[in-house]
Amino acid sequence: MTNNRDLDKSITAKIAFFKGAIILDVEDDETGFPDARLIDAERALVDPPVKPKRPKATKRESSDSDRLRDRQNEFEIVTTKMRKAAREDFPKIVGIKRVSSAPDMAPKKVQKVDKGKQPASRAPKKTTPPKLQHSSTLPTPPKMEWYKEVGDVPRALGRSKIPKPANIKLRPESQQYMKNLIVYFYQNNDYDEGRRLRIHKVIELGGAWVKEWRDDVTHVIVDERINYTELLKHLEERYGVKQIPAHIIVTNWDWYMGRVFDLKCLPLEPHGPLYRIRGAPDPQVSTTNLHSSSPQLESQDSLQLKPSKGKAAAREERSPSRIEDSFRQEAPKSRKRTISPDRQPSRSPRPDSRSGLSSGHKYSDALSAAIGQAKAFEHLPLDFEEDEASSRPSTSEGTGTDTESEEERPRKIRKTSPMQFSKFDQSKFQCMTKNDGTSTSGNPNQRTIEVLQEMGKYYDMMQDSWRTVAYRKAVTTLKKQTEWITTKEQAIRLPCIGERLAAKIEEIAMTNGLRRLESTKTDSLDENLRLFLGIYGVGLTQAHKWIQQGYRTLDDLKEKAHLTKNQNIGIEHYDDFATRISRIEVEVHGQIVRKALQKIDPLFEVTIMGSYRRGAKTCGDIDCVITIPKGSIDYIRNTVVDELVPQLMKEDFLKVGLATTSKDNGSKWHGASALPGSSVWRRIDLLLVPWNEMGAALIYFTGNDLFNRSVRLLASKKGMRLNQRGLFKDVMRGPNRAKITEGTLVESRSEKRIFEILGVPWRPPHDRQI
DNA sequence: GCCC
DNA sequence: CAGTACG
DNA sequence: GGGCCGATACTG
Repeated sequence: MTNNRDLDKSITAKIAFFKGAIILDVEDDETGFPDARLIDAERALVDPPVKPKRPKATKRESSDSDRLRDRQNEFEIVTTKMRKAAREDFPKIVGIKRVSSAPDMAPKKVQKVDKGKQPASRAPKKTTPPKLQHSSTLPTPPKMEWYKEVGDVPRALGRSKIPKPANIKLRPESQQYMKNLIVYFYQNNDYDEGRRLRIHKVIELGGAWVKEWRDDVTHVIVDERINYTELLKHLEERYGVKQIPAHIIVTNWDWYMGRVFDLKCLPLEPHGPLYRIRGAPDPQVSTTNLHSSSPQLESQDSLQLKPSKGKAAAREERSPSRIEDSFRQEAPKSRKRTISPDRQPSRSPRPDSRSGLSSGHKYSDALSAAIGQAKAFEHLPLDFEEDEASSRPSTSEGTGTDTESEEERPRKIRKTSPMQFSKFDQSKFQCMTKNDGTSTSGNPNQRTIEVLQEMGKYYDMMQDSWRTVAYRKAVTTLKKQTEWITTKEQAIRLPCIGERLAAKIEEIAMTNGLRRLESTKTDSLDENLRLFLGIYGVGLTQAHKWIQQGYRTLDDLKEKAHLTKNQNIGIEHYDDFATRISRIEVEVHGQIVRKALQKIDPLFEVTIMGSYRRGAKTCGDIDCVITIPKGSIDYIRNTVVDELVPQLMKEDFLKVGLATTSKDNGSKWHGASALPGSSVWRRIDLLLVPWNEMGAALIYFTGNDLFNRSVRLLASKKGMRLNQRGLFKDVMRGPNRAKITEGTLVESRSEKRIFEILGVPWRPPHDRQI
């Protein structure tokens, strides 16, 4: 790198400068740590960290346990996506949506969510004991059906993606064999269609279904594959129920309900062995008349009393590959757009400035040098691939190629090719336009952007990734506007802004706020989530487990929770890692790595990437790409692992490794570093890159994430694929773009050429902030 | 959330 | 394998 | 209605 020497010379000066306690003009252009607006560079070297504000760990009252549990329900879905919903006193399902799984995969298996311990639920018993409830005393039709009043309303049958709560027509009273029974299923969600049907049946027959355990449950109906032990484990973990009261009938669907339908009444001996689930204790050993059918009972699950009905459900449960749904709260539909000043518009006078677009950005020396380096790769000939790309498709597209015809695969699998460019509008990809992200200050939509960003953060916290992305995209769009967007009609014309966001934008413009956001702010549970999610090595699954177990503070975790090594570090240096890093300090870290590496082999090159390369004024971490001309990846890896890291550890610059590269084919090293004399640990990532993959690596490690995703999606639409190692073409894909063949490498050395081949205009890193 |  | 992390 | 990045890489 050409800038090595320059930086080298200036490093002492910089450290000196550093110690001069400069206050940088920090702008939180990288979302995430809005609090770290001030970075006192000096403390990075000497002082203990100023604690950044972080979500306060609030003590929760027991009265919140219900809400907690509700949240847990909604969050226990197949993927790691979890959502929040609010449940009212009586069930009112506002909206249900299926959460898609990981994009590229076949449907994932249902994952069991470990519920952890939870206090017994105190579901309000708003009903009198069922026996006293005579539905005949409810002659008035407008009165809510009993099952809705007492229990929960399952979603309607059918595969509708936007499910509605069922409105179940009860059987005539004469056929309500399950009248006034309160049934708890296990598994107890209505995502599974087979189970949902059963729930509906129960309700048709006059029963009620409850989603959560209650003391007044009369029946527990268990899936075929579940045994008694599992049921007990579930009840104890989730509700603290250690023992199922004897009066509660625990049974399996097929035999018990089969008998109900047969007898047209409830079985007289509900605890009989016929209905007992696997592993269940005999409640009355002495009195039970064990028919001679016991041998069968041991393997009840192989018996299908009603195979026709049970089939679908059983299949689904055995190979639970489909994705479950989650409840979520929908934004209020009837948004009253009263211009009433429920929020004082005094907050910030509407910015009238039209300036909007940013002025040209000046690069720092390092950055321009890095760009220069990238440009150094760009002089490569542009000849071969272009022609090939345009001529190739005609051969591979028309008639099936050899490989294709040999496959017995359905025709859906096809080789996509650049021929199909016209099938989509490339200009709609966000990577096609400049996004410098700097036009916020003078943007007339400033306030709107702020609010939407907050909402995006909120959804991020809820791990609603798609909605998060949607909000970020919308913000990006707004940032590019020079006009103040005040109406739905205005907003909806913009890309990535649909009806719902348009309505929100209008509301924000009118009221200077958004009620929905306000409501989320008060939810202090979010603060706990945010706190835990801020720990390195903790994601939503773990965070929720902990919250659900009652942990609220980092100290709680330290004392009680089982922590992985990384999580321990993440907690110990929570504040360190949450503090943003000035560009200057980033440079110094990079320079230390560079110097150490070049001491080993002067040909090594270290480039600082990430938000630093995008010109951010502060960075969340330090991203270094390490490469070397004429050096294999093995050489790089061995040098880094065997020499660089030990050396820097010895010097006490590197503090710890968090995710260290695997020996045979690894490429990244994550850890922590601290400047000499500083106690503040910084997250530092080293990416080990073979020389000829630098272009792809540059794109990847420069980001930002949305930019990368946009480019990668575009590549895949063009029959190519892009990852940190290169751009490949002739990728064969199956349904859902699932990759079938690797494809052949098109380009990996030159960042610019990758863009060219994709038809994406090259832009400097600081314009890649989607 | 948006988009096809 | 799921969870987490990286841009 | 189904997709939304990477057959990413590392941990346990």
